[in-house]
Amino acid sequence: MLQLTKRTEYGMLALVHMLDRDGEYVSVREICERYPLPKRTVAEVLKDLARNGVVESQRGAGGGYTLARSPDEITLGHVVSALEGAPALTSCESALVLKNGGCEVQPSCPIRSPIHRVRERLWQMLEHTTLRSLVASGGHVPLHTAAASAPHAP
Amino acid sequence: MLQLTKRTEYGMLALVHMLDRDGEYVSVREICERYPLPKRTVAEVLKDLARNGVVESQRGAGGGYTLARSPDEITLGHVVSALEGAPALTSCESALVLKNGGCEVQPSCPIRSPIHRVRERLWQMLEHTTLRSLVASGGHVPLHTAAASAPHAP
DNA sequence: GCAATTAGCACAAATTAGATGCGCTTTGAG
DNA sequence: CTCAAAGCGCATCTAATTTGTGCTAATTGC
Ligand code: SF4
Ligand code: SF4
Repeated sequence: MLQLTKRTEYGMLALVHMLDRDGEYVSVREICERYPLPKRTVAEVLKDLARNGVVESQRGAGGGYTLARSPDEITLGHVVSALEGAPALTSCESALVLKNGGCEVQPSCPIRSPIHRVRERLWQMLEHTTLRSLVASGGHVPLHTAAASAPHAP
Repeated sequence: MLQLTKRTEYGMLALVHMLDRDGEYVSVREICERYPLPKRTVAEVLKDLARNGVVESQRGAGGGYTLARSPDEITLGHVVSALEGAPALTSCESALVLKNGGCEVQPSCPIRSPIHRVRERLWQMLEHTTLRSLVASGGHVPLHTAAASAPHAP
């Protein structure tokens, strides 16, 4: 299906929150207090992002995750790539099919190369969608502003 | 996942074959003789394409399917839309989630609107990829030429 | 009449994604 | 030094989605 996974969504939300908390380490708990997401799954997602160098982790009390790079350098492409693997529009581009001997049609496939080009462009779109451009273009209200109406403020 | 379904692939292959057989009715059997695809599933796919007006069907002996419109008017977008439903990058755009009460995050979602724009552009890409542009830009060898036992294009 | 071929609907099998269980390691606070 | 907060790793279970079949009916040309 032509749809992002929930994991990717969780990842983006987490990253946005980290951007709000500029530079500080934020815990999974904190993220899930802000957004109603399944804690454990978000934790798995963050781990994957850490493994892929999108975020940095700090263990122990007071630890958590923080952006490993500038919000201008982190792109939707990085997140998708880290959480779903490189996008492969056709089956023959996905590693899964290759293990099963590959596609039977491939030798005479008329759509393969053209669809590769489509994927190429899609990929470029994702790579050009930076984390900053996300928050900049949306109706996003930064944390402290929102927290003004919230009961607790550290 | 950011990937086209096999059904979409089957559909595109079938359409390309129909384009080759310009105007004639081609049966599912014939398509599966040309490409090694699961016959019954391809049949289901073609039925869906017919319901959505992408191809025309003719029942009975000598019947089959043929393009319902010009190859310039049939797009990847049509096929995807007919076989996978309109692409919904985020969960909140998909009808499935709406039935379950929608997304909890939505009221304060910072990524919703920006990602909608990404989907918009993706959708445009698909709509601008016509069937003709597919065969025109690939290394596709039309049917009769290939049947003339030419292992390589000149 | 008969064989070829699509239509319709349901269902089982396979694959993928989502969510948890559980124990271990690290680290700052007290 | 102790302890609670956090992350790490891996296995596993469940739910959702996709893919492939079964079966029967309706058409159509010869
Ligand atoms: S070779 Fe063609 S048919 Fe086979 S997976 Fe690739 S695109 Fe699809
Ligand atoms: S509202 Fe935000 S979090 Fe919820 S589904 Fe839409 S994009 Fe994802």
